[in-house]
Amino acid sequence: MSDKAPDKKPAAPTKSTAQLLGDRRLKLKRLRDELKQDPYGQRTDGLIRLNAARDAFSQAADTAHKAAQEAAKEEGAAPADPNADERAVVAVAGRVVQHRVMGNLIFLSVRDDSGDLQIAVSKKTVGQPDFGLAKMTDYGDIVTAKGALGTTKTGEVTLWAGEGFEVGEDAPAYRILTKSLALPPGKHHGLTDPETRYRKRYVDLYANPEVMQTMQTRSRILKATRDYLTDDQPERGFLEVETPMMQAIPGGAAARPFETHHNALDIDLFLRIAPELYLKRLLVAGMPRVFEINRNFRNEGIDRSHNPEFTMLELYQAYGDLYSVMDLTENLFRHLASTVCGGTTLPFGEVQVDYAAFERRKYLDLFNQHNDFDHSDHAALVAKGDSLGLKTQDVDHDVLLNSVWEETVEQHLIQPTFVIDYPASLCPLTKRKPDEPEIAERFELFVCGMELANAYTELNDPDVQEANFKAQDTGLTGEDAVEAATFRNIDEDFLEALRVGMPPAGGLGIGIDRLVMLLTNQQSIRDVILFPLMRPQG
RNA sequence: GACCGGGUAGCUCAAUGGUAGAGCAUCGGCCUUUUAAGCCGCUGGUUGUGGGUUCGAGUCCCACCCCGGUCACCA
Repeated sequence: MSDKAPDKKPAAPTKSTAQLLGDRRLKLKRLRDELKQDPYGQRTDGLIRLNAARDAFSQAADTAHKAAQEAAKEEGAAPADPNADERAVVAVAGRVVQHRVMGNLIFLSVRDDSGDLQIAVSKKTVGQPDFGLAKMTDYGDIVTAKGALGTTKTGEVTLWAGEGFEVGEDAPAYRILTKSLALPPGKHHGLTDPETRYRKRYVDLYANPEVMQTMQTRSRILKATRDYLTDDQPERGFLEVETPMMQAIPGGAAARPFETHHNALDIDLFLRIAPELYLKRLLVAGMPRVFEINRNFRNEGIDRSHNPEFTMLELYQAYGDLYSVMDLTENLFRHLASTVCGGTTLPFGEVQVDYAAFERRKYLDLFNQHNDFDHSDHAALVAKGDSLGLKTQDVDHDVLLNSVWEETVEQHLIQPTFVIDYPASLCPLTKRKPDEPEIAERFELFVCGMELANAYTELNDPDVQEANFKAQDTGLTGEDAVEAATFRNIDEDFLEALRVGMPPAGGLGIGIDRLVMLLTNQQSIRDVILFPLMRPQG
């Protein structure tokens, strides 16, 4: 007995969805059974990108072709000589994003990662089998077509399938290469819901070409950065390395790590919060200039400038210092803006960011500029902290100073600004200025109120480093200490490496995702990450 | 984690507490220069989930889920 009662409607998906999907399944079956076509086709050689096809279009050849067609029609004499057709013949492939059937002439717009191209399929030209394929094509299918590049009445560059070459078994005018069995977003409004866009990025990327462009720019930024750092200029020549992402002792930053476990060794491991301590080991080892571009993982909140996994460039330059990597940073930013994005002035939201010249401002000067009291006035500082709703009880002066600084100064740092001369107490792992021991050799780069880079003259005295580790480890109170104890351990092997001897060096970290946000004018970090972290759907 | 906003057809969106709608898409028909093609016709729903109030809930109340924004967290 069948359990199918005739009056029983299927559960989810809804009937309409099932019908729409059924239509596509039916076409899949027709392709196989009636048309003997593989709906998940084969390797196809000789394809060019759609923008290359557009570039291959010749207005002169199109004009001459149209004139010849007219002449042949009017004279009634000899038909146009096919050998006189100078139009370029190309083969392309792409996803169908428009499909307009005009009876015996079909227009399709296809899209690839380079852009869109219109394809015209005429029944008279390609004959019944291929025309039938074009007619049954659905929005979302991946198709290939070969033909001459011409125009339509309205002047749009169009590939006329089957024209300009001998159509045959091995040279079809039109094929469906991949049948899409999913329901596509609307061709007019496209896909706009942010949740669906992030979850179904494979649809977002073709439905919203500007997303594809952003991701392509991201790739170019990364390549240009690697090329820049590794080229043979005397001030560069860095070696790209990869250091462990799974670490027994997560270090190099203060952040809560993700925890995991290795079964065979039966040990707990942590996803790294920074590569710093390993890159410094490489300075000890004798690699004088190293960098790594890869993921860090921090078990923190998510907002427009934070994703739990993010890409960081960390770089170490032996025999350099804070100012060597500051120059490098400025030159790199300017290089990326001009070579990848076409200019040193780029928009970000409402503002134009000028990468031609970076400001260098002292931390305490900025504080005084944006507050109506001197940074040393503790009573005024506490009052200000209270008015901002900050924690002011049992807080060290400099810690409170930094909290107020972040609330009052950061938002004003729109144009690229290196902040220098941080109070040393805020940077326990940084070398101090030789002549001003209360000032740390550190800079942070701010652009559009965002922290883009952080750099130090690296501490290479193993005894000072060890003392600072221990001071930091016990300097916390209450809940912070309990929490910190779960992940802050002293990395003895790193201290041993420093005892072997690390050359004096400048170190730099650049948040690549935020850099890409700036250079591509995206306001959310999720819009520069292909697959941002999303909570699984229940 | 807190607060605010949102979740309705495949897509984009409507709907005083009173019969859940439109456009596009799909399907059928006509159409050889369209551009969101056009015209005619058919079709499409567990209104995020679960409770509650009510004669009656997409709408009001409660809880939960997911997304966005703001904040918190974030040497």
